[in-house]
Amino acid sequence: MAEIETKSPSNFIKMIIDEDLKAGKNESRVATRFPPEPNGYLHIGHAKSICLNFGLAKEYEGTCNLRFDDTNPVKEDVEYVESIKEDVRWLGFDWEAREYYASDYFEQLYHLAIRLIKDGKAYVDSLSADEIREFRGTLTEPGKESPYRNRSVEENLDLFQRMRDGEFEDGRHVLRAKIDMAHPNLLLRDPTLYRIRKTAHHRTGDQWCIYPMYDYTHCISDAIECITHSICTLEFENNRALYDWVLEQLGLPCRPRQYEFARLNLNYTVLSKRKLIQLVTENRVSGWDDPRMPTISGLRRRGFTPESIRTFCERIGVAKANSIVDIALLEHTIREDLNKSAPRMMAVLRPLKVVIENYPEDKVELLEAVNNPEDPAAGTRQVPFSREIYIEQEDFMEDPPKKYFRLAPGREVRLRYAYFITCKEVIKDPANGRIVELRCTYDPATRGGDAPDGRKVKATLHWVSAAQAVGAQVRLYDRLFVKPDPDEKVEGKTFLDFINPNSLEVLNDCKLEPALAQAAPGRMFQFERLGYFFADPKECAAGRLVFNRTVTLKDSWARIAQNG
RNA sequence: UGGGGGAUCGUCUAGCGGUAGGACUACGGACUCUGACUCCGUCUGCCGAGGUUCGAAUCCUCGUCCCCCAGCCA
Repeated sequence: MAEIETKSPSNFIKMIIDEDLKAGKNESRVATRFPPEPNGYLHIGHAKSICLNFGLAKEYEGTCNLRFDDTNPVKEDVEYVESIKEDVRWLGFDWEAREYYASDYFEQLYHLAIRLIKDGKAYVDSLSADEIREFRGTLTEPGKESPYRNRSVEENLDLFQRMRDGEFEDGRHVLRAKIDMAHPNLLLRDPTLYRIRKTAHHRTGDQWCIYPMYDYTHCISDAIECITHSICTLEFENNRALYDWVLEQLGLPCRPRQYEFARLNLNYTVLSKRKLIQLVTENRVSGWDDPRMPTISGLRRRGFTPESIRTFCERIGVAKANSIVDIALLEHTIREDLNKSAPRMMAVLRPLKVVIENYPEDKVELLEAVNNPEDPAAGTRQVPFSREIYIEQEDFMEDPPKKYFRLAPGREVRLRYAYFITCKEVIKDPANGRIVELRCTYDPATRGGDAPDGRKVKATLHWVSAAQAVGAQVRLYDRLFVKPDPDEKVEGKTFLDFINPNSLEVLNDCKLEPALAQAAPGRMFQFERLGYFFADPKECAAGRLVFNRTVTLKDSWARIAQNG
């Protein structure tokens, strides 16, 4: 794998780090962390955070920990931690031995909570969830203090111990920080620190029945790991006050700081865990790794490379303004990467038979084709040519518009690496009038693709020799939603109503040049003039070829045809 | 009507008192045995109004609009 670029554009976080370093903070260390909750699969938005956190560590010669924020057993699962590790690794990042879990800190967290209780900074509340909500007040009105707020330290200690011991049912009590029920920041109105959950945890089993909340856990985990810059997304800006409050009460040796950046939004897709889960559980897609999904596993299955995703994350930048990135940029970075590396092949997706009348019946000749014009080292290969070939249906028009310069009756075009051919006759199915075959002639003098007399031809078509062609299934993927913003508010509709009905088209009668018969699962190819295609890692096999279209080539003819 | 944040080309994003730059997109053109790639070129931008200054995207004032917060989710 190529070395990951260490130089990337500046951003406000780097400026903060530069200042910290100049001021000699944190013993000149830079320590970040990527802290996913294992309750879903990672998506392209997480890739932004991963590239940011690991990228910063690399650039400043620091460290980036992988830490699972696993404080809510009812939503989390090992399946997710495994997929997350696989995805981070696949993206090209290495957390070495620094694989941590918030659940590893449960004991420390518990003892720190006892300290808060002893300091009079936390108390056990016995209000119900509904009552707590009522007591919290509103955005404009202060809250009211719980009648349990002034329990004695001894009573709090006793109750908290019994909470841990499993004496109470879920919801019976919670541990709360004692801050200020009138605070304008609602998060500081005595936030919940611990709740009772008699649920087995995917790592700690039934060892615990009380679990710490995010705000309490995250900052302490950062401090335990001596993180210097704790980077999260904008919606946590309000939480920073609580992050700081907890750390200030505890006075731990390390004092991390939280900074927030804008999460990634992409048009024509959704990036919320809830919606992604819904797409999977309602079978709107085939799974988390459906090639239409914006998940890392989906992108991987689609044929995106780690390099292209990293480049994308670098190009979008890091800032504090909410924004929606055009998916065209993602498509650009994958084309850019694959153009350099993908071997070119010829494949006919929607075959139209062409018989070359003046070509000998059983002659088969091998023509030399360039494997990758962008990479001379990729060499050449031999492609068989014969009397009967297939071309793309859309490469022929009986009555072409002015700007169309592919094959048409009486017109001459070039078959790539082969000969010039001229269309002499169109054969139709008498039953329905559909074109079923073309009768053409070739010019033997144009072998290899050039005319000795110097005459030019407007178009070059890809083709496959019929007798040697190998069959394949090709899946044409397109954007999952028809609206740039699937969440746009429309009366009586949800994002599910905007799923693109044509986001997947399966073609079962594709004809590929014989070299593709050996295509190994997981390999990328450019099918000339069509796009980049990925031999499906799970389903492609020697006897049954299956390709996923990653992205089309840019197609200026499509634009002309559409705009008239 | 509380608090916390944010506004720069169509879209992302630089800029840190001294010529508003880059990328993507779009549109022209050159090249071409991929209507690809590449290369040239063009279009469009500082949320608004005042103020400070020789000079303001940047500093000040007042507005406007957008986002986040009332989980025992993260």
